[in-house]
Amino acid sequence: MGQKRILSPVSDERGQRMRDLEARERILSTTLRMLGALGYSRLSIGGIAQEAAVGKATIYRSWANKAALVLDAVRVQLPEVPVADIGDSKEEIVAVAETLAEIYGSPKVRLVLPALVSDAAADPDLGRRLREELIEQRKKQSVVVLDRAVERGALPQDTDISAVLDMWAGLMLFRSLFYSVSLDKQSVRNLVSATLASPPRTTSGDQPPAG
Amino acid sequence: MGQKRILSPVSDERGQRMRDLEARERILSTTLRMLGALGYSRLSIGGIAQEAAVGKATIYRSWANKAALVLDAVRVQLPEVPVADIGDSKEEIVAVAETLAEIYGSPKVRLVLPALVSDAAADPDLGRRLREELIEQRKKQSVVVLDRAVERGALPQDTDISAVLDMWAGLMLFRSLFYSVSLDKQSVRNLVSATLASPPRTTSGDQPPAG
Amino acid sequence: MGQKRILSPVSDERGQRMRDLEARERILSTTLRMLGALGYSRLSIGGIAQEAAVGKATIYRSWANKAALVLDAVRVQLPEVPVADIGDSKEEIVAVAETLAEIYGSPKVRLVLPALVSDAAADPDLGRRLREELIEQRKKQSVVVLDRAVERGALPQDTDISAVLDMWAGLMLFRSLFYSVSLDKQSVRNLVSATLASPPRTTSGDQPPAG
Amino acid sequence: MGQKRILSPVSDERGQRMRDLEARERILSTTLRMLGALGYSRLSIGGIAQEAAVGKATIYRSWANKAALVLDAVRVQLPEVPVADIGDSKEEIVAVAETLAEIYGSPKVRLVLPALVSDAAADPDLGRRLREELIEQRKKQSVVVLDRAVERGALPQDTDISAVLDMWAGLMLFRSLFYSVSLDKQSVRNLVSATLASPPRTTSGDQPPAG
DNA sequence: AAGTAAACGAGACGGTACGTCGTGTCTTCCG
DNA sequence: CGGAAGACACGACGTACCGTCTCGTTTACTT
Repeated sequence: MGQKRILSPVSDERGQRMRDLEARERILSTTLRMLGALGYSRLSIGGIAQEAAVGKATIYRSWANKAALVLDAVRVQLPEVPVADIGDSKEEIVAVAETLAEIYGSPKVRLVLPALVSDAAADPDLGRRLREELIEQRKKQSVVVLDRAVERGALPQDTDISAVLDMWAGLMLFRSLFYSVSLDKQSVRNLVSATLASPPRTTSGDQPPAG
Repeated sequence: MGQKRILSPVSDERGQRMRDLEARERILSTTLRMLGALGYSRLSIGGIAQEAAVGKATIYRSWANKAALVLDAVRVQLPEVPVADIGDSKEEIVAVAETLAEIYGSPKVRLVLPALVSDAAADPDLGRRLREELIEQRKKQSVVVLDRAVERGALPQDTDISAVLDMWAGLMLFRSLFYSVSLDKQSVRNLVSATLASPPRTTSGDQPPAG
Repeated sequence: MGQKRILSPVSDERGQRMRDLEARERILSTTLRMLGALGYSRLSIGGIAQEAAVGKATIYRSWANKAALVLDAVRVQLPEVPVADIGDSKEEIVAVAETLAEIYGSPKVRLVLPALVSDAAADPDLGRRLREELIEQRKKQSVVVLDRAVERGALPQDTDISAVLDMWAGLMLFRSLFYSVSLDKQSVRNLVSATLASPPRTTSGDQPPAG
Repeated sequence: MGQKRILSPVSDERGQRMRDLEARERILSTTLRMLGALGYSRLSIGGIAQEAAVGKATIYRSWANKAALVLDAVRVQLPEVPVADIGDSKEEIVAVAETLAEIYGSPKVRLVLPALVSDAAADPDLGRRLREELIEQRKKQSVVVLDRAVERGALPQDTDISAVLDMWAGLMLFRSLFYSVSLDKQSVRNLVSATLASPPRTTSGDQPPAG
């Protein structure tokens, strides 16, 4: 049960033996290819096995179910959030938001994420992995940039950074899921500008305009 | 055999005669009950039929598939967005946002929405119904209140109302899906305050604080 | 839509409704055909289902496993033991023995019986059915003829009729299983003659030659 | 489960490898033990390998398949047919028949023989080994005794010795397979007496009582 | 009131996919 | 360097549902 390997190193000193790394790669790439061709629901473990010239047991040996397999296949395809310090917080944040828009607006995520979230309802481990490996990881990187903005005074001390990021991601995901669009660069810039001007804060009470 | 049916036959939304309204009700309520007990994925048409003491064909006669049935079952349970003019736009908007938080944060939506969105990838009609009957309908009501706020000057003329609403809904849904929480009243109030202070706008370029 | 089903529904031996007798017939005949072509071990439920254009569940609905299905398929093919009184016990018995030789020497039985007996080791119900429906039924018919021979004085009163029949069947089966031959008519006649001359008896102690 | 090797592999002083022999013995004895515990069908090569703390390849190196392994394991357990000349043909033959009854009535044979015969249908080599190493070998020994009886005049010159032996073996096997019993000593004696009094013969035509 | 046609419960039907198991071969790694 | 350990491709197993279909049986509308 549970995932057995996360990374695909050449040799795993104490983990499971995976003789044929080639098989693993073939499975993951076949999964991605068929996912694009068939969508998540018509994707089947048996079909992937056949297409990848692999026994079903070989798939089940490494992944507990279709969701875990697809999660692994998609995860490695996502772009990294840029965290480099370029001196200008506004521009750093815009870059972060553009990457988030790219991620949450990508067809792959649109195709896969709802299915995974749905399956996660009956599979707590999948839910945990989704949250930790997909969501939180990107968020942790984004927080680095926003924290720096707070330090620089580009954002108030009591900015609810988590709310800011979830709000942005939420908007992007919402648009992606229900309208099949991703935020264009201008909209991202407007969104960032508006939020920087007056972000949600952690302290209660009415809030004056940021400044 | 005692007399059972009291209600007279009417047409259902597909325009077909539905002799046994009681059966329809039994199907919908059984669906909701089993949905709570089993989750979406373990829910089956056959199981609902058996539990509701109804033939499978009776279900298929009214709904094309599990998703359509569940959509109907859940739709009627959702609260209405309050659009009444109470004189205070801020309070009206907070009431709207609280209702949205209740909807998107409810366990039922959390359980069902990702599955429906997922299924919609292979069923355009389902996607359309999801958007029109679940999303847009609430949004249309919310827009009424926000439009009134613009008229009153509580929001700038070029406020991107759609972005505001999708951003709020996105945040609520995001939190619900990945963290299984719904926004508490204080957070909603903070969110509304921050957004009113500086909402996203449709015009491009840097934006000064709203005022 | 052309009418297809002519036969009325009946109950199968499991007491379940079997709507489509046509399917049942198709399954049984396909089983026999593939049994001849592949042998028992290479026969598979899935293969039969595919070949018979039938769902696997339809087979499992009526038969617990491959053995039960094959038993049913083969059972109905076996010839009846002739029990008619033709006045001459010797000739009646020879006719019985020839039928037994035909049964136990037939390729179908040779192919199937060891497999069924083997499976019966782990399936008591199959063992019971084998004994009752294949073995005992033929034996009961044969006993009629031998009992008549005892009445007529063609066999001694203390003839161990069961031993006689099992000995004959055993010889035929033994030759069939290990040498793939069935007893020819002359050998059957010789066997019967020898046994009639001095059959095994139920009373203990040394036996003088019959006569 | 956690049983590891106790005995260490060593070479004996003559330079012969002990490891192979030890493994071979462990495989055969494990096979017999698990055969009794699980029956033939639930027995698996993988299971035997694990239980015997042996690689599967080590088994396949010596035996082509499960049937061949089991045949070897069982073969060595069977008692020898007594062929010694004790002066009294009747008693010699009874001893032979008792041994045959012991062999064909033993639980081990009952458990294994049908499975082997069944597998032999698709494996001619197995069929040959079954016939030669199990059946014919015992039969050859038995023939020695019966031939001596013919020489002594205890049986007619034209006695169909093969038929006699197959008939006896057939009866014993038949009773074992379908009724799970072995012939008791008295029945064996009765059977031998009856057959000696009038055995099947190779010459055709009606036969007078032997004498 | 009797006749008729639809909708009904029940569930069998042909299928697809599941996740597990056993086969016989092949590879890795340990002693 | 031989062997245990077990990964591998393959394919059968028996189960769960799917969406369609066919049964008889109500039920409600016609005549």
